[in-house]
Amino acid sequence: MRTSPRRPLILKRRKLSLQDGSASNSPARDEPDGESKGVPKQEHSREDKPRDRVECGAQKFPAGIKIINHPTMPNTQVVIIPPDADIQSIIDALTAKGRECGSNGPNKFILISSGGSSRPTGSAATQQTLQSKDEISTATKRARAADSPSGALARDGKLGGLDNSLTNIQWLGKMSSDGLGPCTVKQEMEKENQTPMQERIKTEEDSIPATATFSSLWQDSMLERPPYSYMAMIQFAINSTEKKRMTLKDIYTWIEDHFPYFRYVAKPGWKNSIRHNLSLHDMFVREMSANGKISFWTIHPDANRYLTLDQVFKPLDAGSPTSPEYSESVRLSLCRTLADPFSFLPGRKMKPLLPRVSSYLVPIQFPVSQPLILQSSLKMPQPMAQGASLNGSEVIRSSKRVRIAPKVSVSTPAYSLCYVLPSTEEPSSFLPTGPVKEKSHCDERPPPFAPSQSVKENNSQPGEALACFPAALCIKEEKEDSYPDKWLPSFPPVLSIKEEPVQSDEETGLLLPVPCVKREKHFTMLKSPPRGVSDTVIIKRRKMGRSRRKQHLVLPCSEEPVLVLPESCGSDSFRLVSDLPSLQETQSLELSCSQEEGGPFKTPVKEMFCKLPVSSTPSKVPTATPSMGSPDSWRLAPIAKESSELDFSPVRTPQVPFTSLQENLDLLGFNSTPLKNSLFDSPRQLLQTESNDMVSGPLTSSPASNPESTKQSSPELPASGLPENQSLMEGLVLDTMNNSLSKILLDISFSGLEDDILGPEMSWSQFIPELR
DNA sequence: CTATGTAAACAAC
DNA sequence: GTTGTTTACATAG
Repeated sequence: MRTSPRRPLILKRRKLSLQDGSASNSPARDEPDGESKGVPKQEHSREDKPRDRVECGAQKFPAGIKIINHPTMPNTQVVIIPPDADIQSIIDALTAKGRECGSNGPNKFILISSGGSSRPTGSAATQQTLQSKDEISTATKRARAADSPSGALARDGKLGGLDNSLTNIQWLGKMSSDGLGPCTVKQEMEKENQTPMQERIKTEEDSIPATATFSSLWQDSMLERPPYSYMAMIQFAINSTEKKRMTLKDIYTWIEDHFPYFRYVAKPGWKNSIRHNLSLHDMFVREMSANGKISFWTIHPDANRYLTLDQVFKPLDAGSPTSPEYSESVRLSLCRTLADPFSFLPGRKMKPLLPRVSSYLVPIQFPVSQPLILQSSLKMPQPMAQGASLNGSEVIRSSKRVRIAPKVSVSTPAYSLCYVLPSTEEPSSFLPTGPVKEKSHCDERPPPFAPSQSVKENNSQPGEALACFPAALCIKEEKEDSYPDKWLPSFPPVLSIKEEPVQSDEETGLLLPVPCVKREKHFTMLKSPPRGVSDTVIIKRRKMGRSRRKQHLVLPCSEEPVLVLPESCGSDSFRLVSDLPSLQETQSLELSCSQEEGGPFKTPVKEMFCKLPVSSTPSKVPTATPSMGSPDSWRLAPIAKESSELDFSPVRTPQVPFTSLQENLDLLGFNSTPLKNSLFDSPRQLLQTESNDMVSGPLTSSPASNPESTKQSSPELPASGLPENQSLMEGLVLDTMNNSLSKILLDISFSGLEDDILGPEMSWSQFIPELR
């Protein structure tokens, strides 16, 4: 798998217990080699013509299900299922079918949901599956063909079976081997950092019957250090609370709970590092409780992207699968997985240092992705496409990969997804076929697309992903200079105040409900005009002198990608935003800030905020004025503002990357960019679909997002409303492996998949009228 | 050089 | 001992 980074999502799942029992199940079956062996892979087998296998067809499938032979893949049938269909039952039926057919029968079934709103089918389906490396690998391989972008997002996120639990998976830690059951590891384990975690983990695993492989993987992955920086984890922790504030102790606890590594493996010194990060980064603001007895750590509103693990993994609300959030979360999960499907595998090593957040987060939004997908189907080479609108080079950049928590993949219990994003950060993780390159590109030019954010490295946030924007947009930040002044030209920079150390003083400054205390030496106030949110905040700033922070101060925003492309089309940018909305949910703000972590933000945040015009977030530089290449520049003012609000969350970004530039463009403005027109149809559909699901929900839901920001997006979304049906976001591929039904592959994605599966020129619609 | 991680010294509770 | 702040140093990119 490794080789194929980009693959769309194909999940292969193993059914543990299908009714049938096919028992065999097994684990054994994994196709170890995946490629080699496995199912006939289609990947590239386009040439092969599908063999007929239809014969097996008759099953007792629920009404509305169509089965057709895959046009290009041998032994593969495409099963078109209605949104509401019960996946489980379908799977069962297929499984049975497969058996019936015997070795001669179709090895794989690709499930495609014809309806936009697919509902989660039963969780059941998901439950059963287990992933094995092999499986994954195989899946990936297949998917791989399709470039990541496409595939990746493809999914609506609605995988029926996914539970929150799945999405919730934090990292690997909680997953139970069975895949479904999340076990809260933490609870079980107590804090002892000292205790050998592995043992414990094992114990748990043991309890679970899951396949050994899986469990081992799981274990390993759990033990590994999460790919998030302390800053990112802190943000996740804080943002996981309603009030967006947390005591130090709770932060420790949260991290331990969510990242077993810290509980069991890490040295005690990690807590010191947490404290260090809290103090170091301006984005973390300490507030005192009303009574002044308890100090809470919060994230400066302007800097807060509202990143949470959940975003990545789980639905914000955890709502029902139907909820937008849910879908998004799912999406994100998928994205992550895609990004680095194998990340969780033991083989992979994390870098000693955590990768920049940016890379990790990367959630992708559907809208974007979808388009991508479509495109892919269209055939545009990603790069190519992009190039059209953008420069090729840029395109590449865009492709930055995001990594998401690798674990995620694992976590997604039921399904394992593979998707590949180009992540720059860790090369290891994928191999991008494509454009993967790095951030460097990004750095310089942020793609205009909103969605993608340029990533600077800085940005890296935990979850964030950085997308690279087309060059135009990107701006770099300046270094510290970036003080508010620069940033916000428009805004008065604020004052910097120094303050006494005393907390009380500090408090006054804070906007937060709670009085924040800052001890810092300097405070700055910002106002964020636009947003209420930002209001004035006092940020603490450290002395510039020595503290690292100061250095960072530069601009929080620099990284944020803003969407924008002023040039190209403002409108587009907006659109993007709109498209992205889903991301917004949580991240909207974040985007603006984008950098929360890394970038300048982080630290800068505090200061930065101030500067920032409020525009939402970030701080960034609103002004389009690039005042110099300020990093912010990319953020267009107008857009930025809004956009920021909208959120550029990393998530979106990622998508962009995946998609070819074209897509991006499309996203930005379908209209505007002709390139895609052809694609549009499908993309739109896709978008719509997603939008429906994702967007609406997320937007609204996301607390963080400013209304304003959201609004923009929202409008469009509606516009997008197309028939959902068409979207095929999901596809499930069931691999019956002849006898063994146990394996199931899910393909979610389309774009990529299409290429892989169907071949470059082909699209499902050709074969499946309904899809059209 | 920057971002990040780590360790440690200190101070205030 | 905990919480915070700072410094210093190391490392990766």
